[in-house]
Amino acid sequence: MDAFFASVELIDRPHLRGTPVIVGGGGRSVVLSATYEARRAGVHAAMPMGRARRLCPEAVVIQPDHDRYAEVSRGVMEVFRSVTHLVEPLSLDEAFIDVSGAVRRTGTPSRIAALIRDRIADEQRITCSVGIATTKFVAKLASTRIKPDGVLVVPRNDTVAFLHGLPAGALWGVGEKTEEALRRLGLVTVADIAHTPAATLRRALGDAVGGQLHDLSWGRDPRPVVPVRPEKSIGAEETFRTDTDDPEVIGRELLRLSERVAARARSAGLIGRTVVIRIRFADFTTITRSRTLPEPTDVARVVHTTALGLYRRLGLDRARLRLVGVRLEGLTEASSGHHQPTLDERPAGWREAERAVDRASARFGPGAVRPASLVTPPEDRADARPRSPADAPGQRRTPRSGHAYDPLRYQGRHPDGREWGDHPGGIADRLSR
DNA sequence: TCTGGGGTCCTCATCCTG
DNA sequence: TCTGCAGGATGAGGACCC
Repeated sequence: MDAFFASVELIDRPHLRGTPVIVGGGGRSVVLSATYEARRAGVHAAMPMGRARRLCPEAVVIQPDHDRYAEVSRGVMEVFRSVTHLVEPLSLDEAFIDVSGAVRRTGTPSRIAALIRDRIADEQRITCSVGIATTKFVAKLASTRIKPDGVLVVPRNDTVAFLHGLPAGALWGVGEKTEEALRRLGLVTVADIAHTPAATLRRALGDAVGGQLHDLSWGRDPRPVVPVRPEKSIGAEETFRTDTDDPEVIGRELLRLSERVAARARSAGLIGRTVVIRIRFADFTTITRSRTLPEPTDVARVVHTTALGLYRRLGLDRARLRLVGVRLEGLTEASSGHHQPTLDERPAGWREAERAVDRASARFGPGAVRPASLVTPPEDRADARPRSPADAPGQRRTPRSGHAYDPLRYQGRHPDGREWGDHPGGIADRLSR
């Protein structure tokens, strides 16, 4: 899709067509998408919002609506799958489609591209660009070259000529750092890379990257289109509105992220063995710490305890943090997990409590039941005006519920509006009732 | 000017085990 | 019992992608 998020926003705002529009959040966020009019002013994805606003002050800024993008994405993917089941989504707005088996039934690849573009324009009211080639990598490059709203066919015999005219940075896997390393070797175009011995590239860039770049520079890319790729990790991270050194705020954030990660794992039917925390300091340096558990889990309580342990082991002495993140790796199917019970284990523990919370959330909405330490009283919510400097976002806040940072307590909201607090042992039972 | 959030893959060091 | 070695697991960091 072309400028996907921005294009989706313009569906319901036709009066903004032809004008610069930027999709992005406030505060310390970055540009998620921008119309081509905004791009002409130098705005691009991943650019800090502050800078984007300065570059293009006349642009209309729209807050992202991910549910809406996911909905349009589903429609787009359905169009792809009506051609063939060999569709490999790369993100919400992009996919590889292996049409080799659909040619006899539907027509040439160009005909299929036209069909797809027409249907997406009709049904979703957005435009897209299509690259057609004999490998995934060249098809992707072709679609990028022809954006917006175009089709580019790179026949097999023209592949090398097409590639060799491109800058080195066009190759998949060549970012800022690798481009600089290549420049130091005097390699600035794909042709330069192609005519460098693979062994030289391997020495300079490592076995995997060096070998791959050499292959790609000659159009060799044996990767097939794989419709379903199993998830390798699930994570959540968030940047504080202002940097913080308050261990209580950080602990609560780790809890919130652990809850989110574990809930997603449970809903995907996955369990993970390695818990990774990510810490970004005020100066933007970033570290990770991880621990592999004796057995995989999807229990927020376990993820959080592990994450908190990793954080505490760092012994940060009031260092100011910009971001914290939690990730669960080494995922396997929950149904394949063999749990080793212990002699002192309770019949209903955290897993049951959290599954009950999942059911409550499904019934009464997300956040209907959550750890008491994460309950934000109305006057502390983001939409409330700060009453004093101490209430400023990102500063230490003690929930009014009276529970200082205590992940053991859960707090629920009864459908009639009453609130109650509880410990995990009773929560599953109470919710079941 | 001040840098998000979701991921994957690769490399290297270290430790453990047979 | 000790030593050397190979290979796997783990942990950390970095680069890259959308």
